[in-house]
Amino acid sequence: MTNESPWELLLGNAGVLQAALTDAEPALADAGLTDVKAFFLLTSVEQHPGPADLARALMLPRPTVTFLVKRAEAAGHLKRLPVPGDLRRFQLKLTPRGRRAMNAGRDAVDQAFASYLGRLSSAEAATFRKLIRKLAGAGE
Amino acid sequence: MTNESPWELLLGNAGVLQAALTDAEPALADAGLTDVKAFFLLTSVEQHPGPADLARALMLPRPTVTFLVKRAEAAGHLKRLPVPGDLRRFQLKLTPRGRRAMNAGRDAVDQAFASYLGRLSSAEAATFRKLIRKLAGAGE
DNA sequence: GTTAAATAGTTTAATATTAAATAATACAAA
DNA sequence: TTTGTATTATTTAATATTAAACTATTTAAC
Repeated sequence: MTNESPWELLLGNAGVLQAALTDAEPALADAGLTDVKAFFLLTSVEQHPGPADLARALMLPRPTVTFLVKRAEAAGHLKRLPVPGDLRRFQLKLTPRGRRAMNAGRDAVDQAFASYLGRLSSAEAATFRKLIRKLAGAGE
Repeated sequence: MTNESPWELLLGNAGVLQAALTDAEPALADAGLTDVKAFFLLTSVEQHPGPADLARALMLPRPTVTFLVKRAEAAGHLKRLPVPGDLRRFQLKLTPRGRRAMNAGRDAVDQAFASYLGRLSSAEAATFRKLIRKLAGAGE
């Protein structure tokens, strides 16, 4: 019974995610997404319109989000709308093209990660889901 | 029963790891480690001496490893030794100072991640360990 | 042995990321 | 009001990352 310490567990877990995302990258490129970050940006825009929101949700510095948003806008994936009551802010909205890219990206990441999840029985996979939800919850 | 798709699961999982590593960062800095990557570099050196090895193990491009190794060397955490049979390669070895930094870093990351793992019962945590091992294994 | 292919590590040049500083607006308190 | 503080988003400048090209050495094929 190998009793891994937390840092080893973390490293192993990060490795799996990294591997899956690396596998997904070609298909993401085909979908017109430069990057995994570009994909996650699109998936988060509806729940978190506005760069500051996004920065918090994705745990990225705000200037990085400015940069990513600019690129997504240039790619025609997002457009900026003014926010009525507040001149500082604006609201990001997926374009139809952006939505298509997001859907294709979703398929790419789903497929890549599913191939790792496939190493688990479906009961184990359900347990994994539950545990991740528990780990992620409560903190927020 | 929320049936999360793989990409959502992946995003949630990545969020937990990211949050833990962010929490660990101040203590890593106190340990003289600039970075999480600097820490993982040290932890991997014994199993994977040599930049090319490390690059594969850590899933990083080789030039990035060159950069990280240079910095670790400048910090006095590593030294380079020649490899007898092969003039192209060299072997990286932890200095005593590097080992101390690694140990302190281990404590930092262990403590940070343990605080998230603490949201699970000890039976659940054991299951999580098992599942990660299964996800990470077989691929290599 | 000589040539071709593979591997290790680095350098260079381009790109991405981020800390720090800035500008503009909102909000709260006196 | 006006003063101070907080928030949003950006710019700038510094740093980190990486793809592409390169050098040196080893290994395999012939």
